[in-house]
Amino acid sequence: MKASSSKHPVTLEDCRHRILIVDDHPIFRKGIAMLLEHEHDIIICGEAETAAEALGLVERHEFELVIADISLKDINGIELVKSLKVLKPHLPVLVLSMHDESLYAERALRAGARGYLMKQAPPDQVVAAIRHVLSGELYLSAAANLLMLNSFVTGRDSNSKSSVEKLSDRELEIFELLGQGRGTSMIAHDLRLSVKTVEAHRSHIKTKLGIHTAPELVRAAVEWVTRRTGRGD
Amino acid sequence: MKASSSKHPVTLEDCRHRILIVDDHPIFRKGIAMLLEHEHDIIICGEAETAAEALGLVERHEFELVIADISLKDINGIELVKSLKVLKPHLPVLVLSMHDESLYAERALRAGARGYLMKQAPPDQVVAAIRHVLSGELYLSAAANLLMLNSFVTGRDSNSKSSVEKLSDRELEIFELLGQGRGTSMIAHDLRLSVKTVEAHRSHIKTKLGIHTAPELVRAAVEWVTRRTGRGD
DNA sequence: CAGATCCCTGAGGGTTTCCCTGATGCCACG
DNA sequence: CGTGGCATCAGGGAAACCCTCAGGGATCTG
Repeated sequence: MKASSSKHPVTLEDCRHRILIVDDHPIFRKGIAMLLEHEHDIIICGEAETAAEALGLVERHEFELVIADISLKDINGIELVKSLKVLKPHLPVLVLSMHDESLYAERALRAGARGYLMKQAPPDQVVAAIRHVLSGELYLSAAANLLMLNSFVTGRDSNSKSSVEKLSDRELEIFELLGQGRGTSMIAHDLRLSVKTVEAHRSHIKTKLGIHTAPELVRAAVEWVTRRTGRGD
Repeated sequence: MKASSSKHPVTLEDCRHRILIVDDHPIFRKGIAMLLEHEHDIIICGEAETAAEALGLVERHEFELVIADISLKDINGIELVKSLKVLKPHLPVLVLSMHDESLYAERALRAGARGYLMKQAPPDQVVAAIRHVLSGELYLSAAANLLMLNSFVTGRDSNSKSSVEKLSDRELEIFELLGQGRGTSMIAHDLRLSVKTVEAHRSHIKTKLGIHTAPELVRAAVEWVTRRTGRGD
């Protein structure tokens, strides 16, 4: 719970767009700050490392935009977007993720985000995205745009790409935790769910992925996670 | 020391520590830059998105420190460290990764890095790490330090990750099957053993590997198997 | 608008696995 | 001959697994 301060002057905020950054990497938050240093009509007046922290800040202060990462410590960034939508339906959220667009862009928008951008994006694109979202527009990177169009053309969201994409948000979240070696009761505790619910999700995941046994499920999850975060070993 | 005849446009570099940043996230590079903005004896005079780019820059210019990420587009950051060691054996490298220390810290140091730090680390720790490495010292985060000590204490020369080698033949056999997603009863059937025996072996494996839960065991097994079969490291 | 479908959340209850505590031979080492 | 690691199992209580079912909510569809 860090205060909404830093070295930023918080006095003249009336005329500036107030932004909250949610990311568990301090250096990355610094990067965003530097990016917006010379945008004098924009001010970063809040930083949060976890979703819980972010929700607390949003409750107590007024922001015009939230920039959120997908990978947070406590809960999934997608879930954070949903929670924010409940708390402040009109507060726009720009999702910045280091992951590929293909998996999370659509989920983020469905959850209520107003934009999706990869962290690999060049700085001017990031600024552009922020301005777009601030002005009420939607922002998607070129790649994400293409994907959206594709899923419009081909049919509904039922694109059968890697079959992991058939998982619902909740299922994917649990799948990731499984891949990190978390047990059922651990996951239930993390997500504040009943063990029974987690079991049900596991069962659904197995069905969707065509897996028949528990160890196979864990194996699939571990391999998926290491492949996604790996990118090298 | 090579000849200092580089025709660099920067004028005041003689008295400052010249740093090269290698990371495929522009915003993250900005973050580092902002972090060092007020460290007047340090100057960032190079940025690279890929390992190839970084090697090119190192060949053409003189740096006193390279800050490198693990996850790059073209090759692994560890490989970059090795290549840098060949090119400039005395150029220190600080590895900054978003991954847990346990996975890469040891590999990074083995490859010749002079420090390892997670991106989650607070800014002052990052600055401290940079200064340590610049002054010729090694820098490890507390967690990484602990891991190193552990691997010194437990296994002498062989790395602690290969404490898999402490497993007996039978245990290793079962460990491999676990890594293929086989369940306890399946393994018992495969090996024509009692389920109880397999359970005993599992228990012993957990003890030897310092693992406390069943899902963690499966995860370790899966990762070990995929690493063995994936590429011979 | 009514129905269908999916998602999220859980309960009930039977089966399996997990995990700890032994216990039995076997074999090697000092 | 004792000690200790290895491989093989049993018992039993706790936990996880797995299937079925079900209500409430959101979304799509005719």
